[in-house]
Amino acid sequence: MAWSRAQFLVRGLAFLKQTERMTRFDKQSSENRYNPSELEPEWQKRWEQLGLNRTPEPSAKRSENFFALSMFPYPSGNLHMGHVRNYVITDVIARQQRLKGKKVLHPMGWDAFGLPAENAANERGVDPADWTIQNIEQMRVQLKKLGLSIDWEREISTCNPSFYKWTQWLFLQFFAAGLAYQKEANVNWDPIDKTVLANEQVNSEGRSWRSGALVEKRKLKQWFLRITDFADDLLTDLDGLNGWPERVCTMQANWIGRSRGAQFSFKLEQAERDLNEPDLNLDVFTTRPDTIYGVTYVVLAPEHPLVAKLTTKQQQESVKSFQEEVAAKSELERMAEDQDKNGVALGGTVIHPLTGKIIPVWIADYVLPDYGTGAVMGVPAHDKRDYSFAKKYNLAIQNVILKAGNDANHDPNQAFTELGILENSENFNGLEGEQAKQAIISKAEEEGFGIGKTTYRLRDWLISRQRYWGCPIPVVHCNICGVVPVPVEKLPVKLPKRGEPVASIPCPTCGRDAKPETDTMDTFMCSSWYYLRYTDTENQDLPFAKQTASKWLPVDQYVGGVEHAILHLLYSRFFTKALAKKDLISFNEPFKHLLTQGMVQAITFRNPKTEKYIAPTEVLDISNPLDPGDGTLLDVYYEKMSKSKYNGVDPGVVIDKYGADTARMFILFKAPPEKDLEWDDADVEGQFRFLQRIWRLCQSAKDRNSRIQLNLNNAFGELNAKNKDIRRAVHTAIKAISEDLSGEELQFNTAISELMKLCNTLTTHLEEANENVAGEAIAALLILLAPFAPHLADELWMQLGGVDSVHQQKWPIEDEKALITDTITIILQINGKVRDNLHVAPDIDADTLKKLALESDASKKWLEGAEPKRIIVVPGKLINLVS
RNA sequence: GCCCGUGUAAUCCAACGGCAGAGAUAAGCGACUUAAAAUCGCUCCAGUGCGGGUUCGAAUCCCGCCACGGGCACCA
Repeated sequence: MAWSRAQFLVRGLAFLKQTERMTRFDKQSSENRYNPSELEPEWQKRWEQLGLNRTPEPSAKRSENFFALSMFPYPSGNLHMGHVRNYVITDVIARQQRLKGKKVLHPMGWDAFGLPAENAANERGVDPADWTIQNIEQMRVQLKKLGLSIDWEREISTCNPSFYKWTQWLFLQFFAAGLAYQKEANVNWDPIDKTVLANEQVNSEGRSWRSGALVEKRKLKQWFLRITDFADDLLTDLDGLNGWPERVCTMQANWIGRSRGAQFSFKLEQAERDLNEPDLNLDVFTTRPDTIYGVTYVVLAPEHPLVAKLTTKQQQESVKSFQEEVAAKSELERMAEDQDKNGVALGGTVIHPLTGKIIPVWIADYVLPDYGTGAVMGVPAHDKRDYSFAKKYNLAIQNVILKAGNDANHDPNQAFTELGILENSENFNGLEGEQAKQAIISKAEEEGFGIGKTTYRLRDWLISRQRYWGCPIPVVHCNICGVVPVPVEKLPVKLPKRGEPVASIPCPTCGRDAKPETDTMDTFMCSSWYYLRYTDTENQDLPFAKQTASKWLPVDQYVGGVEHAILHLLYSRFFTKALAKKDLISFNEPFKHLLTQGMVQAITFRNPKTEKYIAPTEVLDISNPLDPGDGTLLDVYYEKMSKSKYNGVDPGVVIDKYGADTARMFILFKAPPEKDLEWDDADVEGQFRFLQRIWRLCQSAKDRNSRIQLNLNNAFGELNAKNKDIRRAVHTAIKAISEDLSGEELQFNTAISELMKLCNTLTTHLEEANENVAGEAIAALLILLAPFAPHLADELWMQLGGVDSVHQQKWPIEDEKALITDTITIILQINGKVRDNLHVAPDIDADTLKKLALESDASKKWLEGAEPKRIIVVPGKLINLVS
């Protein structure tokens, strides 16, 4: 779709002219023109006065309450389109649930701690607290312009001591339960943001999710939460999350990364240990216990603690230099795909637990220190990595698995990695696959050299951050007592003013001066439980009361970006499970239904030579986009809105121009919510035009000779065909929209298209409707519209004399009788091809239909006199004659 | 390499296994107008990424590919 520059200008001018005229006109008669900029603020004020968005007392029956939640924003100070999409989706759901009679909790808050605020504040030389509070003020104003039905009395901010007191309280609960602990570990260090990061916050390229910096490994003592205790629950409970998109569940499952297998112990040969020492074991983890007879060597990570013990004198030099070489490599280099595998023999040996053979021990860069046991049994015949390693260093290769169901053995020039039948495995020969694995694990358990074991890729969650602007970790370091938690009654441990020296405080145990912890918590700690606080924001004694929380939670509908598939959504699930275990809550999954909305994208132009983005306003002809500088033909993409790509659209500008209702309608209509959405100014205008059509329709309804009553319960009596048609259109729309909003898939786009259809029908035919039918039709239209375009719907509701606010009405229920037609159309197929339509009574029986079909001209023509062998009748739909 | 998603008109998107089109955008034509805008009406445009299969009937289900997007990945 290509616009010339001229077209852009013409459109822009046309719009200007129109708005000018509109404003002038509206001063005389605001009733006859749709003027959102005038009417929207008025309605927002009125709803506030009426308290329509306040959270009602929850019902004792959980099913009568509805918790609609958007992922709360980080207060950057600027609302962007992604926010708009997120909150509008949740708002439609909240508004519709209210109309359906539910008690709705629809709150908003601020994920206010974190690096960006601190960085931004540092750049500007202001206090992060001031900066953040100012941003919140600004964004609240912007958000309110969207007409969201948010209960602002429950607003929370994670940087407020009244909130973070409870984050600290929860930390202490975790600490008391042994779920929070300190350990020295190799952690991810972000050199740009100068802090450590959790594994989840480093992408697969080894970069920080926020700063984009390549992370470094550093050995540091840090705070962790024992999320791995819940690894299995977190994985298996994914099966019960039917309201979640499958891909999010898959991503979490991948991340948790469960592997079932076995751990085997290889005894160190006596030569490698002091004879006075007890036996030393080298433990390996494998998912293929069935290949144990194929072990021809064992490999350790270079960092493995037994390396020194297993290194012989002759090998000391080369081992040491290899270790240094590996240590010098970045994580990324070491992990790079298809990397040549390098290693060094230690000289030491271990004993195969089953065959008693002497097995050489190596170290190699392809073995990771922190997965499994940091040691691998080398089975080159049946593992690709082991194979290439064995080939490179001339290690023995022992086949122990035969391809099942086939005499021919596998290609000897590569590892055979599938399950198969065991050979060269003593008593286990002939066993197959899983059975063989089990048999060998049993044997190991009997003889005590091994055990069936499951390992996870998931690591404990590193929560300390070496940053100022975060929730203080409520512990002190005492020279005598060590790490001491701050007692609950001393909470909150307040964040000192920026730049203030950290004063020592008395140790809770011994009373001597102690140093408060200066690291702060990962902001994901705050977001892991904020949704609980919304249910009980005034509680002074607890973060939330169990009873109160259980009236609203788990969240009925959660909406947010898919970028949190692993981060926030996994942490929150972990928190929920940990809190449930402590009996602080009565459920073990936080979010029943999850909608991950797609990105808001807009057109971008990039010069393929310079790789620079060109602003769309600089491009003269979009059908032939050229760089105004060097005339190069530009690449055209749709990409996420961003400043650096010059493709951002400011929601404020759109609202000023067209109103919030148009912005809402456009965003909901343009694409299904979970798909990416391409911003298009022309489509925005299209939505504006649609709202104007509704406006005009209602103006003409108002001007009718016979006064209509907005009422869903009008009495109708016997109606003529026209009136029946109108009622059918109305109730078809009610049914379709109700379904679009209630299924597992929320389909706002098709719901809006139903509204358009209804509007079109009523525009043409409302004149012909009697006043009761017209009253029902308009009432239904406005109530159906209310969740989407709340201001316009309420304005028209009022203009037409509706009772109360449109948002206080009942969601309509379709009248099945109104949907019935006098005749229905049956598709007549001959041999699967559509040949005719039959117009018949809706309750026609199959035999009559068959008779009708056989008598039709079409069947005579296409069957050519042949008797059909088969007749398929789909009631109410079609009949297929097969010859 | 493994896993998930998507692929329909110029564009964005619809179609419980049953007439490929609900809705919109763009384009074109017409009506209204002195004219333009707005408005209203009409028209144009795909056989559903490719190849097989199941079925009376496939965009939809199955198998094998391709393209794009995403997740995991030397994870033992």
